Amino acid sequence: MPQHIDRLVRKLESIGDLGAEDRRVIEQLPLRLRELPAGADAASQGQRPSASCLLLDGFMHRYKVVGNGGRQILALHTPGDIPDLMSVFLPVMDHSLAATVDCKVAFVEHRDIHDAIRQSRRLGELMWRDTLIDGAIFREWLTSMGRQPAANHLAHLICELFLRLQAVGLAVGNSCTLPLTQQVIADALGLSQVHTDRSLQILKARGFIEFEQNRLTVLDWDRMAAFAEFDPIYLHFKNAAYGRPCGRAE
Amino acid sequence: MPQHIDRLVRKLESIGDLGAEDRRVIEQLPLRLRELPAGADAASQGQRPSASCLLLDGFMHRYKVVGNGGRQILALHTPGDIPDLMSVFLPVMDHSLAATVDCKVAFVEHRDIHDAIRQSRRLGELMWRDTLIDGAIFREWLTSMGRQPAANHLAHLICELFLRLQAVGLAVGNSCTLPLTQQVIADALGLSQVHTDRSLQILKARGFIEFEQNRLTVLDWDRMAAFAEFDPIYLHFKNAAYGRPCGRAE
DNA sequence: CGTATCCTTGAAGGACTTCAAATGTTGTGG
DNA sequence: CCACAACATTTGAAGTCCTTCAAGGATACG
Repeated sequence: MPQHIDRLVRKLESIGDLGAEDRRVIEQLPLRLRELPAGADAASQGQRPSASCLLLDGFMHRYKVVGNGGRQILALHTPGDIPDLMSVFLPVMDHSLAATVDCKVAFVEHRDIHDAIRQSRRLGELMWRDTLIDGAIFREWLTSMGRQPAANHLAHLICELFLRLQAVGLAVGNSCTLPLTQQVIADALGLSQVHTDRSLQILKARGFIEFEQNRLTVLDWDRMAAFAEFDPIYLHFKNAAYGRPCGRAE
Repeated sequence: MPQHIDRLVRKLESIGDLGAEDRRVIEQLPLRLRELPAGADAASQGQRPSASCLLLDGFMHRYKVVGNGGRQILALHTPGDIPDLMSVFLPVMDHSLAATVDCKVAFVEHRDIHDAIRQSRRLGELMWRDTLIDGAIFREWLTSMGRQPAANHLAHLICELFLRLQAVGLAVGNSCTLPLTQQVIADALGLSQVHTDRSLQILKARGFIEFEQNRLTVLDWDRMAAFAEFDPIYLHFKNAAYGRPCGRAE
């Protein structure tokens, strides 16, 4: 199997089942490989892209900009994701997609995605399911943003990112690479960078996490998940084996 | 055409095209008609419903409850919507669906929806598109919630609801029935009821709206839309004719 | 080694919450 | 048609969480 497609297959298999035939259809998708420098847009609000973007390596985010210059980050994406899959059926982008750090991506023409869906009903349904999970994550973010204090909301985001990275094999034991600045996290949480810093300090002081040099280590999953009121049901993983990456810190 | 299905057809035609054949498939969907009293759940978090709920008359909302007893409303639904369409491919409900006021609904078995999608590719794609627009609305709410002050956020919600009601023929001129209490609006905005009241007063004082006895009248769409930074692109209507229901108040 | 970026800290101010009570509205039975 | 109960809205006042502004300290990179 081509190395590039491996993460996509792994991602899809974390949320549903693929047959040999479906995998073959995926492997035959024509890809346009690209490198995106940090900060570059892969798609911009108002555009009508003819292709979607498969993230192979790095982190991406989707965002909107508001009148006063503020930025709201809507989603954070990990390798294996197709962040703008929705543009296959929603041709006009209502937000932008950007590389959070230097990224490797592959563009897939909408035409080819249509063909793939036509060849494999199951693959089409799995892609639909993927976009539905995308929506489920928005709902969870809305809830945390509307009804949770900053530190709990931050803890919730960290729980989610850790599980999603684990699902595609990017978490080793209780730690993972997480190259997000406080400003990026702040824009995802709807907070200021200053308050994000203070919230991070709370999580560190409580012994939930270490987070330095872009490396996140979860020291006490259970207490952090309780603090965040984190329930992974909304990620709709195929097997609920995820959700307990490590025990208490000794 | 059966009266019940009319609003669904109208809703779908506001976001895409239906052929005669697609309409026939819709009309033949077996429906279980029900009346739901205000406050009743049509589906609850954790459940695995075997049917989805088509709203025929009234208002519904989707929500999550958090630990301290707070409620976050994730979406407000108008007649013609299938609020839990996603449960066709996400079998476990990650949130609850309830009647905001007394409602008429029709339950449609997932099995029958699957059959309909198999009979009409176009209908399947339109339903996928509908769930994608559902997600687009979450993104917009996330942005307003994270980066807009309360009054602007409230104005944004009112703009959205008015256009969506207009799209299914439930707004006459510049006014519509909107039977939402301040508590419901507050839970949708992530605010307290008290602050929601004060924000409503701002919109009234500025001459943007009247809102009394469950009747909303838009007095100055242009200034309110500007205040809210409202751009209807995210609703992905088929024709962009919507978005200007009335001129300035004289 | 200097520059740019990111993180940390303090202090003042603002937006929103909570609590509590008064006022208004709706529906129901006498 | 009035009285009453239940519910919804309005108002005031005190307190909290978060923001903004501003400056200093780290860390990375050419």
